[in-house]
Amino acid sequence: MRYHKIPDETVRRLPIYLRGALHLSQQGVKGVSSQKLAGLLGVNSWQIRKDFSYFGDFGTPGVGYDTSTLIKHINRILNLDTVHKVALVGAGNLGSALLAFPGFEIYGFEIVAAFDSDKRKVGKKNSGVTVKDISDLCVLKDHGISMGIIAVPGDAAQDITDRLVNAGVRGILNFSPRYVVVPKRVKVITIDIAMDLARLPYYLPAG
Amino acid sequence: MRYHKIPDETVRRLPIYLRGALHLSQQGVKGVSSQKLAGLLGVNSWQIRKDFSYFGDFGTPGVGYDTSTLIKHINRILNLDTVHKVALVGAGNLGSALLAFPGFEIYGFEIVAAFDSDKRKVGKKNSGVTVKDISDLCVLKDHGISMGIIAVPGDAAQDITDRLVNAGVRGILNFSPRYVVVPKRVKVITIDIAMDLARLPYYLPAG
DNA sequence: GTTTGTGAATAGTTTCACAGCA
DNA sequence: TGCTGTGAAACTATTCACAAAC
Repeated sequence: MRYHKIPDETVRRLPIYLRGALHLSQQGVKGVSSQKLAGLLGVNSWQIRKDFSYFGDFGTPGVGYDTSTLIKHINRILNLDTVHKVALVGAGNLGSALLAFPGFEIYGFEIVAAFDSDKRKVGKKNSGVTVKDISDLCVLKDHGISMGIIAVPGDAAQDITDRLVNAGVRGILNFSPRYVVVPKRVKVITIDIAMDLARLPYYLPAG
Repeated sequence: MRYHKIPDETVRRLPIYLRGALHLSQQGVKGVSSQKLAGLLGVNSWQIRKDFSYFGDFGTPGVGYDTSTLIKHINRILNLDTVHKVALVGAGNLGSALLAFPGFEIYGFEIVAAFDSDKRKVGKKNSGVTVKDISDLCVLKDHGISMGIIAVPGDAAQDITDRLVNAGVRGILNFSPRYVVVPKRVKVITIDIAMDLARLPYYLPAG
């Protein structure tokens, strides 16, 4: 079923499947059924098959999926088959943790630049990246950086967003607790850590 | 429309509305319309009204919503009207950033205990919290701690989850890139930072 | 005139069940 | 026999449009 609009929810799940396939591949597992993959990732097997069906035939009936083929396909669909250079803004506690974060690598992300407005942080090395002043953000264009991570306090978020957009960034991962306005061509994904914790008590039985 | 099952998506959005109401309240704004709130938060006004309608009448036609009433109502619905004590497991880069994170406070969360398996970290103070050995996790019950945050590498995630569940925790915020198995009574919310970044390139126009 | 609250219409997503292939 | 791929059905959520309330 190749000629369909891809549901957003399917796109959201593809990185999960990729993570599972990479995990299995690292362990030397060559093939996997939708059922096995589902068990590993905590989703349903028919959901996996349905999601894959939007893109064509990934697997072999009676056998399952080849892990390396799966990785190749999902990487291509998600545009992850080239290394993506990322700029980080905000070298505070969260920003430093993100610079040291080992999880970006498997998807081909590399944080190649870091910025902060605090003069005391500027010039210092942080996980191998030298922190630059925020006014140097405009140089991003010349370095092939198309994505930015915002790890600044809420009050600064819109200003930093504008600077990133002006610097040519087309995708933003926003860790600040604010809605930020961008032109339609720019995609923002917001992770509001406290907000996710905030809905947890709703699900706890009385207490 | 009081006698309806609440959509999960509505529950997911309630903390957003709460954040907006708190923001306005701090600025001394007493009343707000669904339209104004929507503009502030980047959602639709009818979505807000629809979401609120599941819980009863929050506002006044022709006038709007009273910010402090809104805060009170949402806090009660989300079970946020008491302080929640939280245990953090994993005092590495991410764990330390979470201990120092200022955003939990507005929702009434307090990280009162931290644990790590690394003997070099145990005993040290980290943002005012003394890191304890992981084997001391079982004391949680006696301290009224009902929620846990997992900030450990993937390989350790299931073990830590089991320990938290055994210690009586009923809600878990999981930052590890793994699906973890829990009894049905326990709710897990997973934030996989790299995964969220991983779907960003999909939305970037060719390049 | 303004804004809420909500039934009804639309859109989107998940689940099922099974034909077809290895 | 075992597993994929997918239409169709069931379910869930979003959007609209407007009556009722202030």
